[in-house]
Amino acid sequence: MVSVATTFPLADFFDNDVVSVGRALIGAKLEANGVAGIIVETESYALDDPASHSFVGQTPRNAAMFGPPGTIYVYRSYGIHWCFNLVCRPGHAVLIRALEPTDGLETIKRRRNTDVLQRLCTGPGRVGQALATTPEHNGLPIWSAPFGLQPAQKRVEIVSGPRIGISRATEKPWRFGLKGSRFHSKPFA
DNA sequence: CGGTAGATCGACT
DNA sequence: GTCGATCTACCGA
Repeated sequence: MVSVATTFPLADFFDNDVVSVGRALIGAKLEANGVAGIIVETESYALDDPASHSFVGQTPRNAAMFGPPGTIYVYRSYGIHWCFNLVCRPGHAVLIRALEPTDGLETIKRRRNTDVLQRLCTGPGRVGQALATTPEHNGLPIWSAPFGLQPAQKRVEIVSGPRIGISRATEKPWRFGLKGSRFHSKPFA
């Protein structure tokens, strides 16, 4: 018989280096608060990475980033947006930058206050608004309600480039995208 | 189209 | 006080 006694398969998925997980998340289906979409753009942030919130050590704001693999880390960006991350090994996390929306389109349109498909989930702030993720989700595991994640079943083609909007460690090509997707926040060069 | 000001919060100088 | 892992509205060409 096939044993399925392992506790949380997704914990193993996230217990890897943050660049591998950033790539592996491309093509995965992310569910949250009644809506869902295919992850088409991510960025990896490591512990010894000057561009990462965790670089300066643990603070009240980034505490969730030091949780176990599969932890959700939500942070306030520019005083306005709630950006959504998934923790790999403690201190390492992947920012979800863009989705191709698949489920709950009407809900997403209402939350985003627009009908324009290409503006629903293309950018980290927009993803947070579309998924209705807030700090109250900080520290929750991705495998329990109201969240869910189904890793890509097939191998997908991935493009990469420099991360967006940072001023340090700009040389690392740790932004990843689903090749050919029309739902990137910015084109890959 | 492209450029930019404004919104607004936590961490750090 | 300054600066972001950002987005939108509004301006001018």
